[in-house]
Amino acid sequence: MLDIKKIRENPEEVKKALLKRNYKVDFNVLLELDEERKKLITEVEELKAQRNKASKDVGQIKRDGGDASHLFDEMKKASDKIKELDIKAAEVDNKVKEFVEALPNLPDDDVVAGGKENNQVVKTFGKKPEFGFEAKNHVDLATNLKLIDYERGVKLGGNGFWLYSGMGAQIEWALLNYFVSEHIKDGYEFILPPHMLNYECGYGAGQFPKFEEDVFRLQGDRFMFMLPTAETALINLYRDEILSGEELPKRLFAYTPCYRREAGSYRANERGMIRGHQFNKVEMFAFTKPEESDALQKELIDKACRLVEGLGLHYQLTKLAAGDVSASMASTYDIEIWMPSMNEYKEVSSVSNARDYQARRAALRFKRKGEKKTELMHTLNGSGLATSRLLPAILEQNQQADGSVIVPEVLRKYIGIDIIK
RNA sequence: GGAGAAGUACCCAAGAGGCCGAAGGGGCUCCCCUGCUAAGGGAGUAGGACGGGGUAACUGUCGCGAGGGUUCAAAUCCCUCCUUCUCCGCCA
Repeated sequence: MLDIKKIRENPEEVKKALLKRNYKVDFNVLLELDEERKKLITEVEELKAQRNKASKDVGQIKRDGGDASHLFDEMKKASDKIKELDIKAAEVDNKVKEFVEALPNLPDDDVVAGGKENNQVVKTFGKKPEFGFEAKNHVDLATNLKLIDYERGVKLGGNGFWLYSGMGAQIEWALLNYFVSEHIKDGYEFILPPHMLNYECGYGAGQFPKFEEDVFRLQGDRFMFMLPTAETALINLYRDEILSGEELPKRLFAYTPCYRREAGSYRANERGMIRGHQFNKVEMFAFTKPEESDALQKELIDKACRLVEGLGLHYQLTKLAAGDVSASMASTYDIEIWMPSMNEYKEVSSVSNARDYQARRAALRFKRKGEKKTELMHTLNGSGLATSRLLPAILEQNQQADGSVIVPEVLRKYIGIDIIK
C-alpha cells in the first residue's frame, strides 16, 4: 500500500512513477475524498469531545445528588448525530482505502520504464549446452527414467498434478536438502509455516481482495486457503507487531509446497512441471530497516545465483522493467534458467524489494533504540529456489545421448549416485 | 464434536454503568540510603492509530481480545466472532 501522505503532498511525482508501469491514475477524486474524510473526522470528533464533557458533568451532578436529566435530550441528539457522521466517515474512509490499496508500488528510480521487452540481462552464467544428438524434453526424460509419473499424478489429483516416484522423489528431495542446508549455513532462520492460512494473511500479503480467485479456498465456516507461496505466510509473521531496531534485519527461509489454481493459464508449451497446481519451493524472506534493504536485496540475489551455480546450470539474471515487476514490489531481479526443449529461459527465482509497501498494509513496524516514533520496515523476498522447475532443467541440460542424466555434484551425497539411468 | 472457565498495560492482577486513561504488586528506568552479589526509601513507567497545530510546544478522538448493539453515559449490560485453559469424546 502506498503512503497517502505522499500522494497528498506530491501527487505529480507519484503519478509519474506509476506511469513507468504504464499505470495511469487521476488523483483528483482521491484528494477530494481525502479532504471530505478529514472534514468529517474533525466534525465528529468535536461532537464527541462535547459528549465526553457532558458525560463527565452528569457524573459529577449525580454524585452531588443533583438531577442531570435536563442534559439528556441534547446529548441524545448529539449522539444520534455522531452515529450518523461516524457511518459517513467510515464510508468515505473505505473509499479512500480502496483507492489507495489498488495502487501498485512505485518502481525504484533505477528501474526502467516499460514492459517485459525492456527487461535487461545483467549477468549470464555458463552457456547453452550443445548436444551432438537429438535432445529430449524433460517430460520424456522423466518418464523414461521413471522419475515422474504424470498419468498417475493426474489420476490422483486431476489435470495439473504430477507425482515424483523413486529416484525422482529422491532428487527433488535432494534439491530441497541442498537449498535448506545452504541457507542454514548462511545463518538464515528455518521456518515451516502452516500451509492453510486465514483471510488476514491474504490481505496482509496484498493478495486479497483482488486475487481471491487465484488461490484454493477451503470448505468451512471461516475463510481459509492453501498458500500460493510461503511468502504469504512469512510476510504475516510479524503482522501488527512493533519490533525493536536491534532485531532487524531478520533473515528467514521456509520450505512449503505452493498451491495455485492457475486457472486458464495452461499452454501447450508449458508441459510437464513448468506450471502446476502444486510445486515445491524454498522461499527466502527478510525484514529490514529501510537503509538496509538495498544491501539485503543484493544478498538475496547473490544467494539465489550461488544455488543455481552450485548445480552447474546455465542461467541468466534479469533486471525487470517496471511493467514486469509485480504490483507489490519496487524492484525485481529474476533468475531464468535455460530450458533447451522450450528454447527459452524460465524463471526459477524472483528476488524483490517491496520497500515499505507490504509493511504498511501488514503494519510491520519497528522502533529504534531511544526513539519514540515507529517506522515501517522494508520487506524482501526471493525464491531460493523453486525446485520443481530446476529438476526439469537438470534433466534437460544434463542429458546424455543414451537418455541418462548426470547428477549435479552437490546432490550426489544425498542420493548416492552420479548418473541416473 | 460436547460441556465449562477466562481474555484489562512488559508480566501478574483489582474493577461489576458515571468518581476509570483504569487500584495493587512485580519488572524496568532514575534518584537517595547502605562499601559493595542482601536489604530499605522515593519518583517515573499505555502504547498505538487517526486528526488539529508554525508538523514545535501543546491539543482532540478512538483504544480494557475483535466487531456490533443498548444507554445521555460502557472495561462494566446484550449479541456475534476469535483465542487460551480444564474436562469428556474421537483420533494420526
